[in-house]
Amino acid sequence: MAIDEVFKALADPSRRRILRLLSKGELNAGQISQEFQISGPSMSHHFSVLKAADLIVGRRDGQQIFYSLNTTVVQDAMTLFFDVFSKETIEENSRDTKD
Amino acid sequence: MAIDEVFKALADPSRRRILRLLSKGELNAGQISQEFQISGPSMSHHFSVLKAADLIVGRRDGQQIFYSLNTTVVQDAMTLFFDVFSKETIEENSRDTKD
DNA sequence: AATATATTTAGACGTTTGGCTAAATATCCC
DNA sequence: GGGATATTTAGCCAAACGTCTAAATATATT
Repeated sequence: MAIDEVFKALADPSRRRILRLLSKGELNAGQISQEFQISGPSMSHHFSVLKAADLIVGRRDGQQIFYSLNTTVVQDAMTLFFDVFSKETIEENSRDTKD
Repeated sequence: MAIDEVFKALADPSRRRILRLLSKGELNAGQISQEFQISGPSMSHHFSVLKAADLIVGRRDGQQIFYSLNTTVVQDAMTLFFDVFSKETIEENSRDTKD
């Protein structure tokens, strides 16, 4: 999993809201977009960022694409989050962010 | 606490590494900077972003400024993080990210 | 096959970000 | 006070970001 992409995905408030919406159950792109005053293409971009971070998955059903939380990765994301503040040296993390 | 600033602060890998360093105990600006191949002024900028998010606090001791984790806010940050994926509607969050 | 609907891709544009150097500020020590 | 050290502030620049519109793609309907 790409640490960096997870945190970047979470940096945008719209994307966090998308995640909260999806936490209640799967929704298609149009249903999600309705909740925002943002153009379809821009929403699509947000979906792709969340997909790149592996936080959501999409499945096509006819004309629509239904998105849902990738729950296993959400678990991992929480671990990552804790690691940011953890006293132990986490090799995986240290390596990723080494200069 | 400014939700948005916390997540933006965490979006940068160097800043996450600063937090991990500080999780082991307080350090002054110079000690932290030594760990990075980034100029002093750029490091100072990172400190100010972390301070703005209230994730760290600085105290002056002579010529040096010692930074440490703002542990209470770190707790809050974890809550925020969980809320991103929570099924319940969190009013505080929803308001912040409303379009 | 033609049309309508849902979504993504491509490309442009203004803003924000993270880096730099140079200069300013604060403290210490002689 | 004057010089050295630690850190921040100011201003610049290139790259990344979030948004948009227009065009492309995929599926459904007639």
